[in-house]
Amino acid sequence: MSDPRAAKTQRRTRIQEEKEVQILDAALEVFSTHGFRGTTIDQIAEVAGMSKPNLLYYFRTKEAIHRVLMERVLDTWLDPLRAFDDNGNPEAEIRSYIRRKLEMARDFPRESRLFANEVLQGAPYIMDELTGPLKDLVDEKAKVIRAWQKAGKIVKCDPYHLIFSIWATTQHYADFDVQVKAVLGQRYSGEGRFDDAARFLEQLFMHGLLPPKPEA
Amino acid sequence: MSDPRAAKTQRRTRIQEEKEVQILDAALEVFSTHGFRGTTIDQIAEVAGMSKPNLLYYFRTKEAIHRVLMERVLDTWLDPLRAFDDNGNPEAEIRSYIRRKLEMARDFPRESRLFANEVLQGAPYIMDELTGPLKDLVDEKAKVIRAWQKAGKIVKCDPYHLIFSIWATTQHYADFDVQVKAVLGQRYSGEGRFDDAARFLEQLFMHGLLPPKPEA
DNA sequence: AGTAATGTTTACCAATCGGTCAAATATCCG
DNA sequence: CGGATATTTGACCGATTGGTAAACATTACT
Repeated sequence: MSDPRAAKTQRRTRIQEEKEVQILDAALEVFSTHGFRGTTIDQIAEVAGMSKPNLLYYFRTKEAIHRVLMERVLDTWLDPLRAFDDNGNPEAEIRSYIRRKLEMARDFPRESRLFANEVLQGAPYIMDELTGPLKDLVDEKAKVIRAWQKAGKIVKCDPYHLIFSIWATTQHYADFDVQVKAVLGQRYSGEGRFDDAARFLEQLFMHGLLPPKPEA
Repeated sequence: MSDPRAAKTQRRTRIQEEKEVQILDAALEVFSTHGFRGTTIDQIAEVAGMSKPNLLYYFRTKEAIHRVLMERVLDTWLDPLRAFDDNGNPEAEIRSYIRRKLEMARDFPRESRLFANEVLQGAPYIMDELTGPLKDLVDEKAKVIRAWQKAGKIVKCDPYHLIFSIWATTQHYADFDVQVKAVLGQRYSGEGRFDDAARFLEQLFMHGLLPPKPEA
């Protein structure tokens, strides 16, 4: 049994650990910008700094690499939503959820784009995860939000669209980064824009754009 | 000169009109879900209901089809922003901008996904349009927003991020449609969700989530 | 009708794709 | 060291890719 791909109870070698990390990192880079079908094994191999057959020694197929990446992304991508605490203060919870999602867009833009690519293409590989675990989690959090609304802590509005809008605004900074960069031009300064974005989004979600009425 | 692809001052045939429409429509369908590199000419030809060489009689290369589509998308995609009127009432202008963008997401989801795919992949074909015309237009509208803010019509906030957030929230319903569908499940009823989305977004952008203070 | 231009198809090409294989090489361990 | 195991490579395969050439069919126009 000299094939790591057929590993059963077999122990994994140091080299296996390293190479698999290299491959997955390279694959994340390429998949996230070209999508599954637009990515070639040769591309991944080149970025990973190894030959194609060598890469295929660690992952039998292109699908196998993609599958591992998608599983990891899905697993970690929902962490911020899971951390959404119904015992906390609604305002603080929403603020920190926005901040956490924004941090993920900043720290893991490739993962975000991989996910975006997958969903854009009709989510062929993760549809079950969306209609299953994801939906269940969102349903649960929607109930929390509704409870907050009934208690008058936040205004009444559709909790699902609220969650969508947080996803959309935060992931935008990862998925549409080159557009953000192009439009901001000079203003796109290093990491400062994430603070700007965080400040703006928190204000938007808390108070909206209209100035507070002088009370009628 | 029997080649429509080399047409100079030549008039276009009825058949040319029809076939080009068919091809572009089919190509929009395929490109928008698989991206440029993930799309094959055969796929487009099949959806368009013709043979590959026949398709290539009208468009010399895959790039040529893609180029035409991108030009059209770019041209129409900014219409809502261009319609953003600095003479109008700020609140009404922002409301109708949101509504228009949401209508585009509803009526032209494929165009939205084509654009999203392009930007996700680093905007290789439209970078110049982003740093040029798009940036200029956004700069102009940002000034309008700043003027509104100085006049106290809307609260002070970064106008660029405001525009980004409108783009993100509205296009989300086209680009991430399958996710929206998966999460909403039963609630995803025909076209009604766009009304829900419009209602939510207008409320969010106008007033935010926190209930109005009883005035301190 | 006849003919020139336009449109379509069949057969094909070189390049690239995902993936295999056996031989060569490097590493681990007693 | 030596041998077993793990890793790497080059040469290769059939399928698919984007695109072409030329024969064939159809349309448009006088």
